[in-house]
Amino acid sequence: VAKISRAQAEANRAKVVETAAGLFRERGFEGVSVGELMAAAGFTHGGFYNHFGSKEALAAEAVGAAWASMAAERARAADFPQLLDAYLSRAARGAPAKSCPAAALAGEVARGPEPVRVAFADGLEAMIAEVEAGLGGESPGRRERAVAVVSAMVGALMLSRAVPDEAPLAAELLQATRRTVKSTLL
Amino acid sequence: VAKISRAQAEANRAKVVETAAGLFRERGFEGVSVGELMAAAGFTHGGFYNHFGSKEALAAEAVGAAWASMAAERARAADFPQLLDAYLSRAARGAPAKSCPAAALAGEVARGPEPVRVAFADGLEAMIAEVEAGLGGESPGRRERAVAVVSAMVGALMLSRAVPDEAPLAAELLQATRRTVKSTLL
DNA sequence: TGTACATCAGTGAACGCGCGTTCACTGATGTAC
DNA sequence: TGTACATCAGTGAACGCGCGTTCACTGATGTAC
Repeated sequence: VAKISRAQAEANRAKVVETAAGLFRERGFEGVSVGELMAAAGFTHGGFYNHFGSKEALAAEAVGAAWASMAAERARAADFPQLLDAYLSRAARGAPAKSCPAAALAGEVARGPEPVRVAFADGLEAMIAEVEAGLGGESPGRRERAVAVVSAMVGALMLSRAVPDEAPLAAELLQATRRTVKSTLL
Repeated sequence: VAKISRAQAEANRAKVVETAAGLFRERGFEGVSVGELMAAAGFTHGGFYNHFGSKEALAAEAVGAAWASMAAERARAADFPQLLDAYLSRAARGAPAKSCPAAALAGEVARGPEPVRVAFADGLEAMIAEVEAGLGGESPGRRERAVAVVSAMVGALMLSRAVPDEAPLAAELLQATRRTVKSTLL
């Protein structure tokens, strides 16, 4: 209940962005209120506007942060097949807050304001570039295959989450996409 | 402002479901209020609960209706490559209200109630079955490829919409996925 | 076939609630001298 | 180095608003006789 050091304020701001990056992926932008978010980050809601101009402005930053944490996660995979297995795993399906922003937020981003879409596109471009680098084969057409592979990865994870947990299709979407990409697009 | 014939009431109810099938795909479930929906269908909001138990209950029906209209659209294509071109077209990207429910709603469905997820999964199964039938090749592995192809189709359309309209990536996602599916998965 | 009455689809005002945002206030931090 | 004052991150009450849902009311439809 007092002024805080500049370093602390900066850290608090970052904490809110990080918290939002997780919560938004888990429940969507509209599924998380400003009050709920600030409470999850350890603050009261009033201070929100000291750091961000609006909830929308935070959303754009949070999308960037979500992509950054996902890029760090990707760096942990030894090669592309291993990345693919982790991306399309049952664990990833059940932990949206810690996995791909595209699979969690693409639908809402499509109807969102421009800054959010720009932040989203930047992260997606980076993911495509990394997948392309991990793909084998000759240079001509490699970018094209990488774009299609990313589409399949994002689509499969998203659809798997939309289907009831116990539906065979939930697991099949992940496995069929993993196997098909490995056997025909590597 | 009076009682209406049973046939008329039935038609009015269907009109609301059809209107919802379009509006929900365009703006998402949360982006359309009950009042707005009823007005778009030509009624006042109060009558909504004569037909539906809740907004959620309507959502499940609307998802079914959206899949049904999309199945009718699919039937118009002569073969699978033609269907693929129509599905991943610029026109489809710009007309979510008239195109694939999966690409428009998967994200929200993933966080939605069970009946909505079940209706979603039913329509998705039908789409996969149709794509499998349209795919060439031997029976072993054909289902698997169909599941991966549907994932890529839905993912590409969704991602294309999430990216800014003028970004090259918006068109590239559609084209790269069209071409890659045709050249390696048919 | 005609009459009397119950039904119920549609209307529009009203409800309680949670949302994003604003604001007066606080007191330790950061700065000027 | 010490003192006086301005700054501003965080607090919590309050705002206006739109939401999903409820309800008393209406009058033509459908039914019983």
